[in-house]
Amino acid sequence: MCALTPHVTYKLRGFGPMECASEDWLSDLASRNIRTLPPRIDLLRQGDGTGPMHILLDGWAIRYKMLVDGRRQILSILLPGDIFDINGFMAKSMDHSIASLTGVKLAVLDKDVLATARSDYPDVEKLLWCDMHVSAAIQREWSTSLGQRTARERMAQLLCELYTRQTSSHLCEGQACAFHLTQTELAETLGMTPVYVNRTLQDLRREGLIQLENRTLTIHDLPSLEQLALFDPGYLRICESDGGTDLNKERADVL
Amino acid sequence: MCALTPHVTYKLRGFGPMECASEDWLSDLASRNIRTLPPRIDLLRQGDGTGPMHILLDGWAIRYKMLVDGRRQILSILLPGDIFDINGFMAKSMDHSIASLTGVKLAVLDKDVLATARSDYPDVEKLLWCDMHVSAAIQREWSTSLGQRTARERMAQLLCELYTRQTSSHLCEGQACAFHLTQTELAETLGMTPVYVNRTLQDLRREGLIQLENRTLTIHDLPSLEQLALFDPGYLRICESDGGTDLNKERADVL
DNA sequence: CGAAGCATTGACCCTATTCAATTTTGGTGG
DNA sequence: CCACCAAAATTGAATAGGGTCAATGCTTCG
Repeated sequence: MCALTPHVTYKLRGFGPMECASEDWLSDLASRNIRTLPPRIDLLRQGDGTGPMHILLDGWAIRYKMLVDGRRQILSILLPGDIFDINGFMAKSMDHSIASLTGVKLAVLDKDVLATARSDYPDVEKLLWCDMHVSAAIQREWSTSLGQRTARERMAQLLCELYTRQTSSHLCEGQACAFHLTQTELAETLGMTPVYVNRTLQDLRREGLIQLENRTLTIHDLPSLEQLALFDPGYLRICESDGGTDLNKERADVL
Repeated sequence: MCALTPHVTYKLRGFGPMECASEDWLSDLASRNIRTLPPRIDLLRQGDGTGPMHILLDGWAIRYKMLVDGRRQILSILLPGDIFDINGFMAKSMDHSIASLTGVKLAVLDKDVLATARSDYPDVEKLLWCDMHVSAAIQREWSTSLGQRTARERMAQLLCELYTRQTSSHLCEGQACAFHLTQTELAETLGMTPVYVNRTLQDLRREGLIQLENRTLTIHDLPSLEQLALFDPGYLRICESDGGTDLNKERADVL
């Protein structure tokens, strides 16, 4: 019945209105096949065939990819309410893996959810699309981070993003939110070494910007952190009515 | 009528069979609104509202994102046959820009192509999905590159990818293919400085692996280059019958 | 033919890595 | 409840990969 926890609903509603009937339908679907899994195991694996759509109801997970020599890049952080593998079955195999960080509660949905949503619950179809677009935008922002930002900036950007995303899902309490990455995992996310992650975090702490302990992140000075990160939350909002920042020069007005 | 150039068709067919009727339909649609545009202008801009679907019929383009202070990251290289903004109108605004590198020929398609394809030309719908999945996989591979590979490895990986993608579309002649990025653009793609791009390229040339001049890339020793790049082309083939490399340890067999 | 953009080179420097050791934390069993 | 162990965090010192700055040569194209 009530498979969708409140923050999952908050997250989805962030993309637009959802009818009660739609929410009930989705909630019912999600409740039919729920998996509870322990921390730090692979949920889906690089090379496997693709599968159904998943909703992460509770806990944190990651998407990652490994090079043949064992180096690992974390590609996304999946938070409660995040959806993955929408329409994944259209591909034949996974190019990456998904793993739990904490214990997780996972709804495994039928592969025809999208088709049913399309015909019967258009508001749900739209929410699924939005989630997919935002995920892609986050991926692009991370690429930009890895390519252009310094280590300090990347760290600040990631903290801003995770805080902002959790705020949108009503997962924060004041300036504090959960934070379930170890320093080694932070390193694999930010393309740096664990040692340097440690030093960077200490700098940010020493400067009074953040606190990070007991799997809790507290942001003491969000404006300064955002400025340091060159953080423009526009990419998290491309599916809301208002867009990002405009920073352009010339234009093909032909189009 | 024959708006789809042969290599565009080759590329799409790479994802699976396409009926003649479907190809005719798509070709006809594409021919209705074709834009020919000069090199190095923005086609779509960060902050703009979203628009219709596009097929790049001819020429090279890039997807890029800028930080507020002007640093630029190139996120994708769009080659002839590449499709972008499938379903883009579901989002409200662009978080990135698209620009031409060479002169380009661009088909601008109606936003309901996907819907029509779904009902009348399912094989086309599948091809569109496949293109989207492969684009996402490429994006993930690039993130992995930026985070984990050294400068040399990143360079080698990019060259392997562009050569392989062009080969799939029958755009190569033997060991040679087109290459329309300046060293500065390579730098913006690989997250390094133009100076170091130059030095890295010279190393690869000196070692007899490649040649790069007159907008032409020649790969003299593909196996060595692939090995240096840790290149596993699986991510380009997730929509074909055969998957990537398996490199796993333990598994949540619960699922 | 001139100018602007692109490629190339050298010298110096700094950000982030490497390696290695130590401390702290968290979880487990006795 | 404490002892123990493994994983995570922290610290220091040395170093390398890649960045910065600045100058020069080479193309391309109007």
